[in-house]
Amino acid sequence: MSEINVEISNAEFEVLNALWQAYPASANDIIERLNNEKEWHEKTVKTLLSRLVKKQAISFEKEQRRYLYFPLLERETYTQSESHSLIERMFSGRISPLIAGFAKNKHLKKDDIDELKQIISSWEQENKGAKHD
Amino acid sequence: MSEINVEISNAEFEVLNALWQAYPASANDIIERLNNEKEWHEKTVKTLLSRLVKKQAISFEKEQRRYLYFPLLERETYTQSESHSLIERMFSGRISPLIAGFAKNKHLKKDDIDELKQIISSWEQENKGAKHD
DNA sequence: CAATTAAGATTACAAATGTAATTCTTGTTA
DNA sequence: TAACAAGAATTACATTTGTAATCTTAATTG
Repeated sequence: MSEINVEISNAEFEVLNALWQAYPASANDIIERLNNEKEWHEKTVKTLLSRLVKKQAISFEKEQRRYLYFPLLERETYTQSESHSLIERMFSGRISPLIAGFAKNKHLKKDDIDELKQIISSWEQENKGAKHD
Repeated sequence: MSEINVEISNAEFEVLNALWQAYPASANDIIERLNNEKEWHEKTVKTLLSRLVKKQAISFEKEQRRYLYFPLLERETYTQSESHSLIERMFSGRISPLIAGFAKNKHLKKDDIDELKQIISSWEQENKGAKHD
């Protein structure tokens, strides 16, 4: 639905990520969640929330004096779009070079391999006998 | 060797990417390569080259009046680092959600699947009998 | 040799970003 | 009710980024 055109900056992403954890959430909720990771001033977080609202990545509804924020941009939509674009730019759209790099750098663990196998199985199920694409 | 600390911006990356295609290369070489893709003014490209030099992502040696640029930052080093960091941020370090997203969005083709299988085989060869990590 | 080019160096300038501080408002408390 | 406190809104300000234009210098040409 809501096609996000604008860029989400790194700092904004951290805030959005904290909101995705659970929402609706007040500014203070977000600030608390981020305090475990970052050392951001509360004013900073509020600025970032405002910018995310302006970019239409999130919205809010008033609950008394405070706002309860919620994402307009879904996490999966965003992460898929970002990873697709990175793979396009870095690897001309192929995923295997990325995975191969992970393998080479020892970032692939047994669990990852198992999950990959699972994905492959599912893909083969859905594409059984098809020779398209 | 050369640990790159600074961020490479999007526009800078395009230039670096063009340089990776073949180097050493003069500013004009890069400008020509980019003209097929982007519609950048030559001054813009030169600015980006300068910034990449300042960031120590590339360097050059003089050949008469002109410079011949070459990367200090290797493509693979950079792409692996970028993809690792994206996966860390977006998927808490796991690769399978990324691949699953690709599968769901029909971005996985037969060739990709074959390559993934190949990677898995190699991994299993190298990790035969080992129960570490 | 003087004028013109063509490289790179320096400067420009608005928008985005990181990181807050200050101001405005309104519910709450003495 | 008057002062305060806690949210949000507005303003701030240096740095980075996108996108060039101008300046300087050295090679080339008439």
